[in-house]
Amino acid sequence: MELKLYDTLTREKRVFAPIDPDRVRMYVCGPTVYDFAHIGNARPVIVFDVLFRLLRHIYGDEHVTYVRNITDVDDKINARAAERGIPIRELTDETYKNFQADVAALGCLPPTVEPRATDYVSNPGASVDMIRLIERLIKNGNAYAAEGHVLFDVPSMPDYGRLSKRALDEMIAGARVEVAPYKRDPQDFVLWKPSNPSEPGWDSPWGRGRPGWHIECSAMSAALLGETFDIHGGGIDLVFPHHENEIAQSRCAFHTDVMANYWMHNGFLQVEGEKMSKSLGNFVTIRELLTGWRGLPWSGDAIRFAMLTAHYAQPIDWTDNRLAEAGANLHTFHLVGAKGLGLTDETDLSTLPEIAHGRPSDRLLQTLYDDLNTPAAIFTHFFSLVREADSKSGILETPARQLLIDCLFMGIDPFRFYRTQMAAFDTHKIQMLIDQRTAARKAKDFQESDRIRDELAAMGVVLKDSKDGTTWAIAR
RNA sequence: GGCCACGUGGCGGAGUGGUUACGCAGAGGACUGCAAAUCCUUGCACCCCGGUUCGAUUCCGGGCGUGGCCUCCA
Repeated sequence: MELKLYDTLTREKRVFAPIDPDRVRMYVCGPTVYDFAHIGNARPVIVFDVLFRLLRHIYGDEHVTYVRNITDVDDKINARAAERGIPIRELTDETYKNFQADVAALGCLPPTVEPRATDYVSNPGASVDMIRLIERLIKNGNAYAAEGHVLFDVPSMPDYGRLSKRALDEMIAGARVEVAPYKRDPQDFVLWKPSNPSEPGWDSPWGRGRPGWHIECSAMSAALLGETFDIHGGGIDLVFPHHENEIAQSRCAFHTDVMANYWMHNGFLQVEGEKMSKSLGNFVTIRELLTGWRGLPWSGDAIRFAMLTAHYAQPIDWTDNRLAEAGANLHTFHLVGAKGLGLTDETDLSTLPEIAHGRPSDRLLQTLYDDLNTPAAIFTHFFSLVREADSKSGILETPARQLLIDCLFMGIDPFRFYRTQMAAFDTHKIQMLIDQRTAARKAKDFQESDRIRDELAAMGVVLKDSKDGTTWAIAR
């Protein structure tokens, strides 16, 4: 079995081979920390977490370095801090902490390193920082200083545009690039720009200023992973200009042929068929989903499950229906696991080593090795285990155990789903109502028993009557 | 206009050169006081036109359609 990944640069699915077989290096563009992360931000975090887990399985936990940066210098941040009347650092610290808590709830492992951009503007302890990188680019003839700015000289790089397959002249035709008087060429982009006294700034050879929008990733990836590394990931919207410019900066600074060997991009997310935007009122944050969305808090496992039912490179339409289906399916998986292994509903799977550290099935690995085919893993593989587990004599232990192992391997925990989702329910009150309904039914007061059933339904509870009594479940 | 991706049953979404994935919804039945609950059964598909082939939903070409990017958005 070989891991194959689609590479945006070469437009082909290739067998993955790390440059250094002993150390796999991956860099993924992280959040700009000025507000709660939305569900679109969650996608790359979840997708590359699955890849991180898979790489750790193949190469060993200690042999994979995953860097996800934190952008904590940005004009949006400055504006938001001013708006709220708080120091920039307070805003970025608070937002960063919220982000970490949110993605942890989504079952994402912390990356190996989460560097902050402000720590790498000037960093004598690192092999390279932004200011030194810009100096190299000027020295190499790929950048020039003008009016307190430093700009990357795009025409100085003959094969600029390979990632997004844009020829230089085509982009000029686009003509929507900002035309500043200090630019030699309209498509030159900013590496450094001056700051006024109210803006954050660092001393540099070009005066007090702050870095441009792309240089941080070139500096931090080089400092933490090296001049050339294995995988660079992010959202597809970053292909141009962000990643194109990163490539230009890094390759010209270090005189390398490639910046990363595999460029992976997740598709865009829409909400209920429309582009997510604040003006359309369909903006969904991770925090809102976790704390209460349409009257019900959602487990991070359900959100993660829903996200992985689409292939990472495909566009995904984020709908309430998709989330509800994910919840219903996790409910099934929980039931199969609990019955098959004789576990109580509230069992913490992380305390069961044979589950938490069990061997993922070859079928799951084979599916994920094919460019992270998570929808096939869920719809084909997981459900086939559910069917295997379902026998006339009850739920079979072996496939039920494998289902839980394989779910956990993908960072999805049906039991954690059950626990966190169940926390939203007042179980005592529900049981009391069920008892009242049972009594009413015995007394043939069906009007009352139906009223209670409706009341429970309004709470998101469905009843299951059987000869042995009534149980309940989370409504779909 | 340029670049890219994608078009599978009511919806979501895999997969395959010839043998109905799966989930939800729908239909029928069982159970039930009744049920939206539970259980069983079940109907429904591969955008269009060419080509390659014994045979294409699957490969190739063209067309049409949808979406994304080209604006410091993941």
